[in-house]
Amino acid sequence: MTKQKKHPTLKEVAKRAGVGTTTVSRVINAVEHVEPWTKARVERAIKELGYLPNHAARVLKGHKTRTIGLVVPSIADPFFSSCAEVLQGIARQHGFLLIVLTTHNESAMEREAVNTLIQHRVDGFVISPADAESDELRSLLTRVMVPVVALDRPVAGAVAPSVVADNFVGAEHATHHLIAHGYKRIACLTGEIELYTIRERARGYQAAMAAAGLKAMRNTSIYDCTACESAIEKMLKEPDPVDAIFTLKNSVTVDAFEVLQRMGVPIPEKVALIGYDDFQLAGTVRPSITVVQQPIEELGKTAAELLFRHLKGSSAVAMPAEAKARQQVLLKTSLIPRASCGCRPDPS
Amino acid sequence: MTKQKKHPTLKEVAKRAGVGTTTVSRVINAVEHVEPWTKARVERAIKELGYLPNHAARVLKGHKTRTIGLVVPSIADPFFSSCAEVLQGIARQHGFLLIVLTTHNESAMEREAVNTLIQHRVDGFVISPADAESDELRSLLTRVMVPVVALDRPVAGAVAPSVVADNFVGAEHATHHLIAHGYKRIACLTGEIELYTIRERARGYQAAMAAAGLKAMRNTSIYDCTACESAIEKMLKEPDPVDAIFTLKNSVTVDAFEVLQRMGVPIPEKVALIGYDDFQLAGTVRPSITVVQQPIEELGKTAAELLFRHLKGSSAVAMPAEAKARQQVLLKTSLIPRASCGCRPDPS
DNA sequence: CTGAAAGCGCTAACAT
DNA sequence: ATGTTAGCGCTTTCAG
Repeated sequence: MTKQKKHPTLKEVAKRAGVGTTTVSRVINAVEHVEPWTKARVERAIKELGYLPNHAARVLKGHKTRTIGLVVPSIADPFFSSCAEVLQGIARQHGFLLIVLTTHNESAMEREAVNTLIQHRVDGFVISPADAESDELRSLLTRVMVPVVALDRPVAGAVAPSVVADNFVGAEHATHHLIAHGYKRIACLTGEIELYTIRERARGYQAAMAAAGLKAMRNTSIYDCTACESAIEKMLKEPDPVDAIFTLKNSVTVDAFEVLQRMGVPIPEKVALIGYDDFQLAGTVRPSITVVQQPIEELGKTAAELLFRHLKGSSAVAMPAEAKARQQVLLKTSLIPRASCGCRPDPS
Repeated sequence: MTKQKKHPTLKEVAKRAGVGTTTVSRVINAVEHVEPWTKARVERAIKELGYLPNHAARVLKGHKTRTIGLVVPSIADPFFSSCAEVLQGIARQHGFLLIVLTTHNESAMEREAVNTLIQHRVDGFVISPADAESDELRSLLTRVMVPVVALDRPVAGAVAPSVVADNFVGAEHATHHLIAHGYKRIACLTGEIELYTIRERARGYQAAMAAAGLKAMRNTSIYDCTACESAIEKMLKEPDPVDAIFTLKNSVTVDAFEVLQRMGVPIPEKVALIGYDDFQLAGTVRPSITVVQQPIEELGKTAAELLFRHLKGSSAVAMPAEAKARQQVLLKTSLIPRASCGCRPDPS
């Protein structure tokens, strides 16, 4: 904790070095030529005063803020924190700063976050929209005047390019995998069906079931462990009980696994399990859990690169604006086969 | 992605509303009284133009940036991302923004990060120092002129208040727990011994062993799973083999667990295990793993609150600067007893 | 209750 | 090669 003195200014540096302000400016920006001797004196003055240029003044002069924003539901979520890490790293490589704002999937907070970023005149930002269909967000984003990239969830109406994983195909593939194993009574468990990603996964599940002529059994109200437990108990008591479960999000996968263990239901002999999203120890628990893995790092990296491509290309554009906005990157997921789907037993 | 038009300015709003700039300023800052009618016209103009005040200009006028920084090794690490989430939330409550910078525990990046924050004139920041003893950091921090709070790791020399968990006592307690169970050949496995937290934990382990008259067996070179495996294999082959393992960091705990499983070593019958840091599924794997749990959220919350207390109290200080700087908050950890230490079998 | 005007720290013409 | 000066958009005396 430290005292409150004022920061030294460029003018003070100039006075101390016995030169004009322009000269100092030239030295710190290393752009035009300055007499070596003058330069040395300026640099000494800078060091002595501990001078660091005032960012706000530069911005006010019409410069870029060299700052980007990240608007995500939560930064504690491993998915988004990994993306944030990647984004921060790439931003730093470009000499940019990262401002992080969380929305908890509430549009009010999201709107506030975007407005805040605009006030701060960020040069661009990455956003995981709470609601892909929101008209409000769409109009906000068209008004925003800086490059925006949607991450993990697209924005309807091609307002911004997006980088998302192929949730539909990922879920379809997983479901099909279960079907190929011979399971017929495959239930799908999830919460947060209002989210784009979950909806896509649910659609993928249903498409695969329909294609196989099987009856889809979807429960989208698994908010917590209790809900998960009662849902599973009920499904096992039915005359024609479930023989496989496909969970659409991490927490539900873990809950389902624990419930099954606690009930003494053998996996995959009695009930098989596949989860969406890989997680630490998914391969360590017994049985190990088969999952759909998302290319998390790649999502973040692609979004960051897309953003910076637009940031850099802003002056000399190669691509027409229309094409830019329509840019949709769809990244493949992969199924990690482990023991819980019946692919293979765990080595004991 | 969107076009590059200029942002409307306060002056433009004033012209459109047919008033002076001062009036507009008063309306947006809602500070002095403005004729309701005038106010209405200004507000309409603001809405029509989509005006948002330029943050840089405000800062230049000598205002606070209402921005704080967070400097941590990594934001992908669950520990730090949880802290970041908490900090971001509290910052938002105060109307502050959060800038996140990562250091990967490299002092060069750390120095760069702090300088960047100063340039941006953040009002204060939270930092997890790469090296608690670094003179460079200490002098940087004394020069910094804004409140700083150290998180998870202190800064030597009382340069800034710190909020850290009691790693020493946490580890001592865990070790003692193992000793109380009757284990005698207790090994301690870890990597990153250069970090303050790890060193403290190692010290705690050694203190407990010494107090019990047992021989400390410390291996601090577990960088990866392979190193872990060979270390464990070696320790089991000895004439007087290890009967318990205390791992000082998350990744090593998981590695050790997997190695033990793979080798078919029964836990805790042949070798007991306690890990430092709780993690998802630690209670779900079989056997469930006993761990030392850190009050992560509380660490973040306390650091944030400490920072904002100083931020708010900067004008009318109640506490002498000396007392502030010396402020060291030490948070208790707790041992979560599960099956791997031999406390109790898992329910099957 | 409202407006005119002076800067905040910096950069970029424009001079020299 | 270097200095002078005019603002960038905003807040804030100080008058009216």
